Amino acid sequence: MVYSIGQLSKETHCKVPTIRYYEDIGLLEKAQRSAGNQRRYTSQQCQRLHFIRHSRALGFSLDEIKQLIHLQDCKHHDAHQAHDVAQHHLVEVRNKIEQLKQLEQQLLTMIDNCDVDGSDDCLVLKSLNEVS
Amino acid sequence: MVYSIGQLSKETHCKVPTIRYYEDIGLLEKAQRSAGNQRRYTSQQCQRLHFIRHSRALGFSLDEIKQLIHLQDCKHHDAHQAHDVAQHHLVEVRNKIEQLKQLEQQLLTMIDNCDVDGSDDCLVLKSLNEVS
DNA sequence: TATACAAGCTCTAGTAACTAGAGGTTCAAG
DNA sequence: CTTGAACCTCTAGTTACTAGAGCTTGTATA
Repeated sequence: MVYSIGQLSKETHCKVPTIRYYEDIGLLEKAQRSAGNQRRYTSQQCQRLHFIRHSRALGFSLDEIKQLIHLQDCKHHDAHQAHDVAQHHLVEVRNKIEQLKQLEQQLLTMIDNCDVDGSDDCLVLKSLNEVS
Repeated sequence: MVYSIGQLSKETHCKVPTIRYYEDIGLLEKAQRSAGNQRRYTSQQCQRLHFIRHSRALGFSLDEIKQLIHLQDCKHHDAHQAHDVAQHHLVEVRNKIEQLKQLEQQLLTMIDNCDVDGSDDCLVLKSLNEVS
């Protein structure tokens, strides 16, 4: 099976310019070209792009994905290095959730105070003006 | 009270280049200058920068902050437009939390499966290769 | 008052992860 | 053989800053 960039795009739900971008930054290896200089992809490359998109969807950075790809390609590594990358990412996700929950609380307090007040002035601006 | 950019920076915990950047994009009005062309700030401008930093800490985008500032400066607006901006932002924060929680679950499943397996192969890479 | 040096100035470019557009070429169907 | 969708490269824009080069100003101390 050989794919044009458009076919690969449909197959992986990854936009055409994004595929070219991944090639530019060396995340996807350079594609073979047709006689007329158009990119042609193999099933392996399609599989790799699936891997990348799936990882992105899980919030891994392109840098982390580069590491993961390296772990796939290179046999000389501890079995669970990929595990560690994922663990580390999980910690970051959890931190982010905590931060956002605090934010949610602060916003809620701000908005609720204003609702309760009942005056014609909006207290949201006022509370944003207070130094925290 | 008149501040140099460095004093303002300390007062607001906002880095010097960031202050200049805010001026460039029109978020802070252009500062007065000393005879030697250095920026001089008033207490009002200091207050405004506090407002901006507080809003940023709550996750408002610079664009949203521009709106909020406009609401402060312009008398002709409904009392609760700022309220609406905050409400909208709250909804976004909550959506983001939901997304991250789902992510957390998926990562956890991936990592746990690998732990349980007990084999020498890391299943993290395997599961990232599966099309979702 | 001379001097040293911290702090200020402008301008350019880099970060992450793409996206959009211009202007031109190739492929495939009819 | 023609048409038009899909492809090509290259540049620049997005968000919110940050870093660095190369130069100037302000201020504390001798």
